[in-house]
Amino acid sequence: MDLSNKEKTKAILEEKAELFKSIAHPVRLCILAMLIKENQSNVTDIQCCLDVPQPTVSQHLSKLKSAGILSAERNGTEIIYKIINNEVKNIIIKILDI
Amino acid sequence: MDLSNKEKTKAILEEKAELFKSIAHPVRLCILAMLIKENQSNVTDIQCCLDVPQPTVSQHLSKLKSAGILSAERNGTEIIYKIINNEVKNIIIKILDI
DNA sequence: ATATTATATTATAATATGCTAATATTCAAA
DNA sequence: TTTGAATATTAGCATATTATAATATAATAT
Repeated sequence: MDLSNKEKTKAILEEKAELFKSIAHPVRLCILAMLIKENQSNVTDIQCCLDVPQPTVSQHLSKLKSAGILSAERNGTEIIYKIINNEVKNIIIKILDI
Repeated sequence: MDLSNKEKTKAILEEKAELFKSIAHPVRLCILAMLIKENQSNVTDIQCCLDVPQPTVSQHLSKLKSAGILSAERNGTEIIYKIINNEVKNIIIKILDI
């Protein structure tokens, strides 16, 4: 897997574009803003603060998780989400002026 | 136009999501990276460094411009593009490690 | 006037994204 | 061991995004 510089660059750009895509949605930005303020939260609390149906919240959380932005840890019946990507966290803090 | 806090927040989140969407593409990230390095450039030079057809470059430039990220200034037959949104510029610098 | 260079626009087709509705899973408590 | 609470998954549809191909515009030079 010895990529040339051009291919390396292309791969990096695609990876970073994916990262931006995964935060480029108002609901996902709102989830991230809440997780920054509260440090962590479960799905029910996130949903309350959001005014969208539960399956929709779960779908957005799933997208953020598979992008490597959130971690999920089960605690009984609830699942606790946290931000694990500090680069993304800092970008959100800056752009939303939190 | 007296928006409630909730509506204001929603509007801000939608606006910022749009901003992220407009940079969330490998070609557009590449254009921005080049403009950061070179400070400014025309379409032909951007295309050379990119390996995509000219109309595609123009379309992406157009998207970045209407998002308020780039300015365009005609100079004879060529058009010079520059980054005018410093928030975006700093985000790209940080995330692409330029 | 015409040709050339640089750039933009449009239409179309393929793909990706997001919402909704319905259903499934997982855990804990009774 | 069934019930309820919390969360996830799936399918289907509507909309948005992207690339391609063809064409158009704008400015300069001949």
